[in-house]
Amino acid sequence: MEEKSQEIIKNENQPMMAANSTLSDQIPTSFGYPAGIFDMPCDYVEKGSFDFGFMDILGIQDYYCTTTTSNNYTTAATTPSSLFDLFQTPPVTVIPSPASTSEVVNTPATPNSTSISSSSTEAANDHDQTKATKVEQDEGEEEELENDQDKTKKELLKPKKKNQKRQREPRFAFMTKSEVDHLDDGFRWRKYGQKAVKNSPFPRSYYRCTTPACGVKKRVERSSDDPSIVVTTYEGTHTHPCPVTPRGSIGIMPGTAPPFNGGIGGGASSYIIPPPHHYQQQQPYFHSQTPTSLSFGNITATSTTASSLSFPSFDQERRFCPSPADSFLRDHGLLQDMIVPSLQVRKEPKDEWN
DNA sequence: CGATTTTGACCCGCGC
DNA sequence: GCGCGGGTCAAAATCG
Ligand SMILES: [Zn+2]
Repeated sequence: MEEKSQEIIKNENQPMMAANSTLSDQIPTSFGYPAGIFDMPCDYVEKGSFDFGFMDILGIQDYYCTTTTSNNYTTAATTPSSLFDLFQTPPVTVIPSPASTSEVVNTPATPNSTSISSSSTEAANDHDQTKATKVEQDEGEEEELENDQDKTKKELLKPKKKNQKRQREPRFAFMTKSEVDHLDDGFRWRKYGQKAVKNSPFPRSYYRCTTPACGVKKRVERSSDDPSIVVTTYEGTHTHPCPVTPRGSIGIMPGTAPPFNGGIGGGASSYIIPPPHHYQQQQPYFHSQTPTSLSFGNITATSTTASSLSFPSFDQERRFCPSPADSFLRDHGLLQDMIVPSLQVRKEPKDEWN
């Protein structure tokens, strides 16, 4: 199965290779001109509602990253809008769920704040965000095996002690335009489930990092409106460097993290996930589709936004999160896409949050 | 032969 | 209390 998709991609990719190279060149550029990026979103403020709708659909309320990317923490929430523009997708079609929509719409008023808060919503519930974060990572993975007197099934639930609900980990959503779901980000994932999505003909797949002791989860689904858009939501932070280095390439460089760390690190940026390689296809795609947003297309930064939102509690344990760096260095071609600007942006006032 | 995917069953929180 | 929707597990099937 996988082969098939890949093959297909290859076919299309070949012609676009050239384009790819070009893109790399632009990376630096984007870095220098981050301002241009948020410029766009501003224009589309009105459409903001749509994006939110989208978010809602996805069920992602934490960090939302779109291909567009926004450097400004403030704009983070609004950013998504540009994404739609990029795709030129008729936003109207989106938002199947009315009820949620209304709620979402409200969010715009408090753009980034809200989005961020949402992430902590779970924690907020218990008003224990700090603790929560820590727990999730340590205990999250520890599947327990306490009693075995009853049936196996019962134990699976692992009721845990406390009422922490579960899954308080911040999630990051990435929207990518790609034909394949398997975006390789440098980590090994094992699929553990697949479910049909309500308003979408496409199913949602659940993956988990195969590295022992790493409970990072990831879910992938396509947008119902734009089959070409794949939304990947990452949950948790890797506690290890890239397990495998895609052949060649720079591979893992422990020392590399510093630059990123410093830039993003401020809070929690630990979690930066690189985009998939299969991008090749997307990039070219963008070009043809949205000439205007070209810059964006190249950037495809996706993940960057997440970093800006950085969260406090994260750093505590995740300091050793080379993953971001690794990925960055891993492949010039791909990295370029996401790294880009936001890295340096990060948020400053937000820190007070903590 | 081991790792991974497939897939149906099952669990749980939530709204009615 | 029930049904729905989202998420997870685990046994069987596949892949490499
Ligand atoms: Zn991992």
